Amino acid sequence: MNMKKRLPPEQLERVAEVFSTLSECSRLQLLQELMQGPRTVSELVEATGMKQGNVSKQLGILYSARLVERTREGNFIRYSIRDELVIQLCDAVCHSLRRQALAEADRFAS
Amino acid sequence: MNMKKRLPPEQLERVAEVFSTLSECSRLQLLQELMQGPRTVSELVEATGMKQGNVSKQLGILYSARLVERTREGNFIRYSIRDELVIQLCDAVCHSLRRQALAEADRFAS
DNA sequence: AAAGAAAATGAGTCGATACGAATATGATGT
DNA sequence: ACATCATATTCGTATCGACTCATTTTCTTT
Repeated sequence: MNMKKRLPPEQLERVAEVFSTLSECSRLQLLQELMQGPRTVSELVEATGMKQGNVSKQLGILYSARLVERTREGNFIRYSIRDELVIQLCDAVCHSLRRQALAEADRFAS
Repeated sequence: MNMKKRLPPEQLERVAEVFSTLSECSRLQLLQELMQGPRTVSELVEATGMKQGNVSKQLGILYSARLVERTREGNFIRYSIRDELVIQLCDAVCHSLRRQALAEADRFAS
């Protein structure tokens, strides 16, 4: 966000959309699987326990957001992480949550 | 997210909540203002054009998410960025969007 | 061409939430 | 105590999106 300058509304909207895409557990779960390596839809259905229709739909959303890419392999479609951004963002959030938890723990120390 | 290991559902939920907090233009707008420095609610109302009630509400959400902090100053309440995470995340997204835009531009080059 | 497998799409339901308007809370000064 | 200003909260409405189920599309194989 450049931090020093304010973004025009249109760009702000784009930023919000990225965060929105990552704001759902089901999609984060899918991304987590994809971080292990490329996966077909069936594999993701199997791994997450989500319904096929829902998996397809959420993958579609991740795809529209350009966070994942897909290639057809015969009857299957294999999805994979497209943008490193996903990993950076999730890492940053995890670090922050960890920091907070540690800080909280410190309150109990002498 | 550690990238190598899958998070348990509860932690995934926490991560999703952080992203969810950042998924609204109004809140990003407020954060942008706060990146310039601490601001009172009135100043934020003035700067963003949002209604006072809404500003308070969205600030409350940012506060609950521990992304901002607040201190009373007489009749006013001054908000400020609490977690560097906000800046890191927004920066990362902006860089990614910029990269994408540049890549798009390249398609028109010879 | 037909059958079957994999993935995508559409309709419908339901819960979540953003926003505005009005009201409540809380601090300050007289 | 009262009036006033800054902030928070409540309520109602409208919108959005996740999910399920059913159906359709797309590709492969025979």
